[in-house]
Amino acid sequence: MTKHATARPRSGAGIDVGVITTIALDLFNDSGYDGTSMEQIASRLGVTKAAIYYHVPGGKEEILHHAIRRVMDPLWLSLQEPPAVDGTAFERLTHVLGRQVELILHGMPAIAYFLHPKAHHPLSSEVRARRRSYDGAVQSVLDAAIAEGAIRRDVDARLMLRLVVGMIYSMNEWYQPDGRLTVDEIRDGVLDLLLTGVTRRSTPS
Amino acid sequence: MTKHATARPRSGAGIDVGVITTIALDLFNDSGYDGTSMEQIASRLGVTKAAIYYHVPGGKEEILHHAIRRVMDPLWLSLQEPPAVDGTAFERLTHVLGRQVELILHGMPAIAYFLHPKAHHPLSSEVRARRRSYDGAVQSVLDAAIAEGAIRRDVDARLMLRLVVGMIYSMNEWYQPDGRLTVDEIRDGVLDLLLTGVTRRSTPS
DNA sequence: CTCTCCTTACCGACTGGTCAGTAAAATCTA
DNA sequence: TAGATTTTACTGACCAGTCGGTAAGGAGAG
Repeated sequence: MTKHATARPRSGAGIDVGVITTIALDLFNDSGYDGTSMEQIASRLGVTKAAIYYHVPGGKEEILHHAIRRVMDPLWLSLQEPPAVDGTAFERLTHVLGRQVELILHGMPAIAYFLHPKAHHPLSSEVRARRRSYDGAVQSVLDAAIAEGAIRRDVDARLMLRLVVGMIYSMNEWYQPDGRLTVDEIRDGVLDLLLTGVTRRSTPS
Repeated sequence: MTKHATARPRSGAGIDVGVITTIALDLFNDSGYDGTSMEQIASRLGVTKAAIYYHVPGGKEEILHHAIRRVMDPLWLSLQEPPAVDGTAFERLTHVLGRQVELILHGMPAIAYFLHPKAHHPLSSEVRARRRSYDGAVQSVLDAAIAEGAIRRDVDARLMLRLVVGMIYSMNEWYQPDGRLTVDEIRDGVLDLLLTGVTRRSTPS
């Protein structure tokens, strides 16, 4: 009567790996990978821990693998969108950074955990590698924008990139979907701040 | 001769709580609070796990408490330094942010872990409370600088603060003391970038 | 009868923490 | 100064609890 007498009826369906990934991602984001137990994931799915191993033989690490792909792939795809490959380097840069803000804000609440390059969980090398090559792509756009003359030369380019993406990723620490500001407002504010700084422009509008 | 055959000689000595804190801070920063075991801490100290409980009866949580104080106190103290209370709001702001950069860079490699407001370890409410009031103090300086006319009004002040401190805190993810750039260079770069943005100034030098 | 999908029941490893016991140093005593 | 006693600082064994993971078997569908 308790709903899990012995086995489950229902037809061919079964637990979808995508659903497992979604739930795991949510829990990872709240409590971290190590802080999330397979039992918690199973509990949210409404099944027993062992049932997960039927669909995900690789266990927790395989779930992490799925979660990483889920999180990182859209970031990669954003690099191939037309505005990310056409136009001036400056235009491409603003597009890529803007998409980065959007992707982090809505859509996936779980980016933060994986992008923290410290900590040595399993697969962390994969995460690091993926992020490194993504950051490398963004760096080359930034470099092009500097060569183009749109971006200042007097601050180290690598430092600049790290600070810029650091600011963007840090939004994960406070953003809540039901907050005061909309995603668009935040994105515009971030880009504006990054481009022109916090000081009041000497030329009045 | 291994120095810890059975018991330790010399009185007064013993394991210093400060040393325990330093080691724990380092491990916490690498693997997180939950990811660090008492045995790891003990191992680095060259003693048994139980020995730690002699000096720190409160166990792991008490060590965390010490670590939090170690990390947060200098940040607090920086708010009381003369340049943080005298001068224009803009000057105070740049001083406070510059000190923040310095404190995060050299001195303590372990700030990052505690400043991540997610995750629910014990004492996390204390961490959050401390950070909230520190951030609140910085926010009021920023607000004053806006009222003063030195900082732009067209970007939400709370968003601005979060982005600014987010950028600064994010340095923990990549900074290494033996890197290419010196602390001073980084601090100047960060402040410059925050104040005037990444775009090239229209007025050439 | 078989195949899919799940549950029950369990294992070994590891966690934070406790406890009795002990060598050496400090202090007290004569 | 020599001996007795107490304190300091620690060890090794151990506990209850939790973890990821596995083996075996049962219920329902075709």
